[in-house]
Amino acid sequence: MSKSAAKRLLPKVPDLPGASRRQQYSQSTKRALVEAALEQFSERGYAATSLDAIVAQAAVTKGALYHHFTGKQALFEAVFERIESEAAADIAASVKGVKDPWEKSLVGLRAFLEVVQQPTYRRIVMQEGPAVLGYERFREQEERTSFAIVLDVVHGVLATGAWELDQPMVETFSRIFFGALASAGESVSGAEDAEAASARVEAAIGFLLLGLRKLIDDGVAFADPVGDKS
Amino acid sequence: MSKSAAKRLLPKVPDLPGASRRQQYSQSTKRALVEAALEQFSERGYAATSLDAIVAQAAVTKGALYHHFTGKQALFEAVFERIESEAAADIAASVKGVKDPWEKSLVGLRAFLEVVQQPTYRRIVMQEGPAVLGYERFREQEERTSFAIVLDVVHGVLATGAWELDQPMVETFSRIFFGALASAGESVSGAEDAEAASARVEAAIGFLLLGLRKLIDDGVAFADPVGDKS
DNA sequence: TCACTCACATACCGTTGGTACGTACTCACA
DNA sequence: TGTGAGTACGTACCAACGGTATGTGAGTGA
Repeated sequence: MSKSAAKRLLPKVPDLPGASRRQQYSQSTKRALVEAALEQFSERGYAATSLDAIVAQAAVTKGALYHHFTGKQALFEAVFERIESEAAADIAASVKGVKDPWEKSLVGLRAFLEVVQQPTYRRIVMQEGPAVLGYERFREQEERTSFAIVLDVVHGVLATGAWELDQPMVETFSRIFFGALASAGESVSGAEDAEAASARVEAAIGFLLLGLRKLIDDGVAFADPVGDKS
Repeated sequence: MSKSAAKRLLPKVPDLPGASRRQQYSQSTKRALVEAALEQFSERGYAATSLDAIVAQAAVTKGALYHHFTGKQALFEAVFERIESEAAADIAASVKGVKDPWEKSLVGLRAFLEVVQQPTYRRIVMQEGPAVLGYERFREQEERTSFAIVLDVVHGVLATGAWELDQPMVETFSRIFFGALASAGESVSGAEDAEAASARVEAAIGFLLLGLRKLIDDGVAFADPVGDKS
């Protein structure tokens, strides 16, 4: 056995023009690790994926992994953040130009149902996410991405009412819709006819939104059990 | 070291009067294993609890564990089923006598919010469940317990409408409400003031149900995008 | 060019889930 | 009341895994 056999295969072309060669190489291996982990985690799941398999696919060793990340969970978190931010960007882009709150909610709903049908998003974010990160960290991540969009949309819808809701009450409504979307999304991606299932979800949530709108348009008051309503 | 030191401490009193002593002892150790696992899993989580810790608390060895269960996951599944069935029984009992579908939904909502505040249920069923069992097996379990109740309640509510919905459409509505309940429940159990959070959730979902009722009472038609409506 | 540092590679460790096998106890049947 | 068989475990062990300590060569700034 020679000193060190066949390592350092040629890295990607420099993608950070302002950085030194060392930094470019470093970023390259880090990206390779995240991509390999993303593939393995989404295929086999977190627990069933070994670090050896990840570093083998990334063509590095565990030394490199532990140089860039503090451990397996941190690597997962990097994967999670990437998937989540991409998905949130997709949804945010779709509702970008829409002005009317009710139409905005429907457009956002469709975009979310699109995202949640991606196997990778489903597995990494919705399935493994809460268990691997712990519910607290999972929620912190979502708070800044997907949930923030839902919060924005729901706030817009509820603001069409004559009465005002305080922040906790808007968040409660958003949590409810967020959970509904998540569960509905899972049922869509798990269905044999995803097209039909997606249409059903859209119709059902649309109907709920219609009911909400009717209450608001008819001037039905919402009784906040906690907040002080002036 | 003597041959076998201090084993076989006196088991529980016979709890299966019709069974033989062997079967009683066997059931006793099996129950001890499930109870120890329940405690450990709900405190430390699935991945962080070792089988050694479980068998130590149950005062048996791994031989006993692998005699009764095929592995760690099967043991978790036993714990899961127990928690789930107890919770479902609680909720089912609360909505038992209620006739009016709308009141039934509100009563069931309160019962579910009660259940979901139990740390054990939250951790075992909602957090670790999907990841450990896999989403498919998780869903199979829920299908027979909690979700079945939601399905029943939602079916009752939707049946007050003039139009009829086919089974997939009712299931879609139920999935949506189930997800909403789950997410809302988590936000309740994670809140610092659980009382206020619970009241908010109840008000919000109650408002959504009120909107649904208004649509139905006003005779607004629901357009099923898939099912053939005669 | 030369010391220094960063980005890894290598070798190793403790713990874990799981297995193979031995053994004490129970129970039907003589 | 023995006695063989089978059950219900206990004991010893293994392979695989996540993680760590340490070595090392290429890249960088002087």
